[in-house]
Amino acid sequence: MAPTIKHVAKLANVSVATVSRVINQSKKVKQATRIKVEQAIEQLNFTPNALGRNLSTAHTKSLGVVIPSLSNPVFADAVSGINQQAKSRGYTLMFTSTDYVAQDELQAVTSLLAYQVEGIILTVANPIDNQALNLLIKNKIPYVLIYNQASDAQHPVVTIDNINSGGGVAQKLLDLGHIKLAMISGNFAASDRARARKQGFVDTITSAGHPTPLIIEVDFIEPDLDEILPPIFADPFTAPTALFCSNDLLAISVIGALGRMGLNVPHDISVIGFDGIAIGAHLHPTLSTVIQPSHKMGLVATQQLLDNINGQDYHKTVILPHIIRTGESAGIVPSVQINL
Amino acid sequence: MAPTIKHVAKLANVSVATVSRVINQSKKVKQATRIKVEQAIEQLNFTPNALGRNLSTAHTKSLGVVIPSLSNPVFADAVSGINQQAKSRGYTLMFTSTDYVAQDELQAVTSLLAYQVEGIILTVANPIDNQALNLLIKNKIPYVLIYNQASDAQHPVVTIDNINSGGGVAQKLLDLGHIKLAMISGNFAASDRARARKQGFVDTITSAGHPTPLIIEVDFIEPDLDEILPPIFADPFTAPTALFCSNDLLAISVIGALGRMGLNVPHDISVIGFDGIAIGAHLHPTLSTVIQPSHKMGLVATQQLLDNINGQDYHKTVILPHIIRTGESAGIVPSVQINL
DNA sequence: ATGAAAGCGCTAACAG
DNA sequence: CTGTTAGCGCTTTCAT
Repeated sequence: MAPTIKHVAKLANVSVATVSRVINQSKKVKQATRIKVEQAIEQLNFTPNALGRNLSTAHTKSLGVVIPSLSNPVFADAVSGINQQAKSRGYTLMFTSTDYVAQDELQAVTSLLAYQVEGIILTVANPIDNQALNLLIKNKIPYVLIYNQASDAQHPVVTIDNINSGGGVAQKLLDLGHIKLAMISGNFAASDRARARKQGFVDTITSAGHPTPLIIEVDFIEPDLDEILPPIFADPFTAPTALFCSNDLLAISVIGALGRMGLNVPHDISVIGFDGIAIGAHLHPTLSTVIQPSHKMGLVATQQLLDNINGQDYHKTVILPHIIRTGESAGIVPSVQINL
Repeated sequence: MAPTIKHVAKLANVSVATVSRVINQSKKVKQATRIKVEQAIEQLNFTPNALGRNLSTAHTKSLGVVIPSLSNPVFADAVSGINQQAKSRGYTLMFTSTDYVAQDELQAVTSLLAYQVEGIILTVANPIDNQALNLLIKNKIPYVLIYNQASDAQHPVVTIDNINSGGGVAQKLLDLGHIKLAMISGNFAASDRARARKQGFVDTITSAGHPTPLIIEVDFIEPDLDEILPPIFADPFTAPTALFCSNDLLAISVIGALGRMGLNVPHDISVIGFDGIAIGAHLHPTLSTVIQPSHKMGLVATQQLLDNINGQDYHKTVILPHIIRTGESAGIVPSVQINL
């Protein structure tokens, strides 16, 4: 049995209250007794049981994290930022990934609540009328969304402007002379940001008077691109000359699949991704993409959350700036190139 | 104030014991009372407080995870496997990354112990005489190492054979005709597996009668390769023709830096990485590397740990198979190529 | 400065 | 089948 505060008290010949005071650095303990207690603690190799403390104080110094996947560096980087900030403020993290299963969100949050986390940072499939979020609200547990689209300021969120950035991608492609555009995305149902990016992308294109781009929806986990892509490029007259991918991981796979189809990027077709994962800059061709500040997003979200928890001022909505990185994977439209 | 078991009991006109029985699916409750209680629970929107239960049962259903970094997909994948297995067994995860700061290991484990996790999965800088590990042993907390070198079966570990795989890389390079070899690695002090890989690499080379390869140690977080690499290739007579990188992320950066130096991989120099991160297969050139089954490692480690916790049989040491992937980044030695 | 005791939310004998 | 009660380990008044 692990030693408890009682064992320490007995060994040091003091009351448990005094031991508690020593543990909690209370100033109101005589130097002599403090030393006595510290020696007993040392001797018994005593570590305070946080459960007892937490139950007593109703204050766990822990935060929950719920994200769709760790396999995407974008989320891993955010968790890294969360970890850094939480650690520096003395908070512990309880972590779950849902693997893009929306139903798991509720279960994850329920579990986190049972463990009495003081707040939760999450990315959900869809914040609108979301069960997990409703539960959080009902229980008055502070939370902040990351990555999710900022919807009507309904929820505290730290994110980027997905609509605007999707539009930026479209504009960039149009500027390069592309007209036959397409977007390929993970399940829209599993990602409100993908939907927002699509919206910005499509709106910008149609506003410019061009036809609505082709939208291709694929599975988040294992898209079978070798099956999906060829038909799209079967007819050279309708085949898109540029492809916007809803995330970098997908873009990288797409470039690979196009290669297997004999299509060269960017010579035959341009590809732009989204996320700005570090590795994109090392690829060949280097990946054109929208960089979101993932690490910072996690960091800022944690700051906001902790400020909220501690009753300090915080911003309900934080939109971090994104950067469109011009890589080699997006170039001028093939026909124009030929005319040069 | 969140409702407690007492509130539910009062509303349902039963004792707290009965409520507890309902919550815990005990069969010994009459159908009628069960329904009464469930309605009260529903009505009050009651969620059991795990702290109370945990304190009472001395059983938290939670596991700790301590890894060096989430920025490396290798660890993210392992955590993904851990998460999957833990979730399916009803365990919650408490997570910390140390960012390669060895001193943080002890602090992380101490904190996890305070929260009474039932077991811990970790990757440490050096398992030999490791403070965090000693603490775990002293407190009799089950744990299992992942990635770490299996050292004298001192610690339960799920890993690959780093020495053998390092040797495999050397052999492959020798087979390709390379003789002037070098290894570039993150701080050896922060990674026992890097040391093991080096050992296998060096031993195989010297055993084959070749000179000891050049060993270059760089920072794990931000190696300044543009500074470090050029001098090594200044003299074409001593410059290595093949480079073994201790991990894929490093290998990718190295290939980038070599490119900026005007050196082409694999034409001018071969590069082999280590880890087998998914993206390596999509690079150009595709990355030659040693694939470790990261997801599975996390999965198996969690299985082992839970089996241990639940008093079932488990294997103290599990060596998972690795695969050397032949990618385009490693080719035959330049001089040989010229002679063709 | 220190101790006694109540209580945090829940479980687990033990009765009945 | 259900209720009573004694903790689990710790904090926190309230006395002393």
